[in-house]
Parts: sequence; C-alpha cells; structure tokens
Amino acid sequence: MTNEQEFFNEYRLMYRPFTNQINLQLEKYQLYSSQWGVLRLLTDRGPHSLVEIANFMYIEKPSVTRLVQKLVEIGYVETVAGKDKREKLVQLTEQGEHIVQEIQAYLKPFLENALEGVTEQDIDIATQVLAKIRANIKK
Amino acid sequence: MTNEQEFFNEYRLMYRPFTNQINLQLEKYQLYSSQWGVLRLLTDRGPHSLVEIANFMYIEKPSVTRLVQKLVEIGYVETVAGKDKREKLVQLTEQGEHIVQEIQAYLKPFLENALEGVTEQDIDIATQVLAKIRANIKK
DNA sequence: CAAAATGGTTAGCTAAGGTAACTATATTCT
DNA sequence: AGAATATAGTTACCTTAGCTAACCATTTTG
Repeated sequence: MTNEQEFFNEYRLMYRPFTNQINLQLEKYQLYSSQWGVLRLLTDRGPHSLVEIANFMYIEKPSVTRLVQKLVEIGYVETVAGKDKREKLVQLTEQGEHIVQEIQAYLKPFLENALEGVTEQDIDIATQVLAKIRANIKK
Repeated sequence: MTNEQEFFNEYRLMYRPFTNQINLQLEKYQLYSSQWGVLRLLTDRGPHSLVEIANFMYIEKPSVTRLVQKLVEIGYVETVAGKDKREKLVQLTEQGEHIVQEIQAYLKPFLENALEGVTEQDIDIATQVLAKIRANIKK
C-alpha cells in the first residue's frame, strides 16, 4: 500500500468517530456539527449571505437554507435584508455570540485530548496538507 | 483562532469535496465510497467477518450487512460460513479482486493530483497525526 | 443445561447532504 | 427602456451513509 492510499485511508477512518464525538458534545446545546460549522464561520469571518455560506462550506443552497432556518429557530442567528433585496445576510444574535464562546470553551478539553501527544509543528503541517488537498481538488 | 481549531476546521472542510469526487470516480464501477472502503479492507487485510468489518470501520453491524449485501449482489464479494456457524466470512470474488486492481489504477491519478505539491514526508506526518487522533478519540 | 453472550438480520429512523423547479429581484444586451 | 438572462433564496422530494431496537441462531459460561 502506498503512502497516498494510507493517508486517505486514515482520513476516512477518522471521520465517523470524530463527528460522532463532536455531535455528542454539542447535544447539550441542541446543535449538530453541521450547524456548529455555520456558527463558527459567522464567528470567525462575520456575517455572510446564504450563497456565501454555501460556497464556503462546499454545500448547496437548500442545505444552507435548512441549517440557517434551524439556527434562527433556536435564536442563535438572525437574518437581515442586504442592500440587494434578494439577499439575506446571516449574523449571530447576542445570544448566539454568547453561546459560541461557551461552546468553544466546552469543546476545548475534548479537542486538546484528541490532539494529545501531537506536536504543534505536526498539527500545522497536517493542517497545511489538508488545505492543500482541498485546493487541489477544487481546482 | 488556535491551531487546534484551525486543524479541525480544515479537516471538516475537506471532507465533502473529497468524498464527492471519489464517488464521482467510482460511479463507473457502480460503487459508493463506503463500499469501496469495504473492498479495500478485504484487499489489504484479507477476509473478515461482518463484526470485524464493523469494528474496523467504526460503524454498526446493520450498516455492514447492507454494504456487504450490495457487494454480493454486484458480484465483487462472497460470504462463506466460518467454523463458528453464526459467522459469515466475507471475501473477494475473482471478479472482485480483478476490479479492485482496476479501480486502484483508475483512482491513482486523482489521488496523486490531490496530493500534488505535498512532500512524501509531510504526507507521512499528516497520516500519523490522523492515526493518533483516531486512537485518542477511541480511547 | 439454563442463562448470557455473540454474529447476523430486519424494520424503521436520522444527519447531512443533493437535484429540480420555482419566485423575486438585479443585471445585461440590444 | 424592455426583454432576456442571471442570481438569491425557497420548497418539495430524493439519496448516502449511517443509527437503534428488536429479533433469530448459535456459542460460551456459570
């Protein structure tokens, strides 16, 4: 087995246990990891339209509609009309901003534990490899 | 944003484009990436019972039942009764062994392209990081 | 040998998407 | 300017890749 195949093998093997664990942690906040992805995007990079969210997350518009509808329902985000009246800008509510901080703190020990025994440097290398692959695929 | 969060962010962002592309490549063989995962396991490590497959792939027994049923239908694998009469050993058929070779060759350019510009050494480091995380999570 | 454990299946559910077809607003092109 | 085209978002319905609960059939254990 070549190194390339071994890498992709490991990549896929990690996916389910990781996502399951994250969903377990997020249950407390009535969130799934997909919704958490949206909240993190809004936190890290500010308000986005639905289409922008779709492009960033590599998912289709209807999927974003549903994710955002649920987050609005819970009260973590709100939508405001853009200058372009077709557009809806999605932004965190005050409650949303608050909960994101709380969740980030809550997840911290879990993520730290997951990376236990891995050096900072290796994490950075792995991060760059993943980013590079993503760029190559979408090219 | 800390490095840890950045890593997990990249990990998740890569998942959908990657799996979509793989499924696209596998369409030609009437396979999904989940089924391909089973074929690869049988190729790399020989015949396995359903429970062994479930443990290896971190999925539940009923999911394995369905994956294997489909592969039997297509004719890529067959099941033989184990010494323990409850057990079913899943193994590649001749056609299955043949097709795995073909698919591996067919996927090669795609995987190489995905890793273009990444050094062997960095791939190895990234692979080890993923394996380590998986071990930490399941611990 | 009865009770518990293990391997596998069936039935029905869910998360996290996707496509097709539509409305409403904006943009472009003659 | 007005018609054709493009873009943002939604609705309805479909799919992949899982899941749990409940159930057989064997095997192991007390």
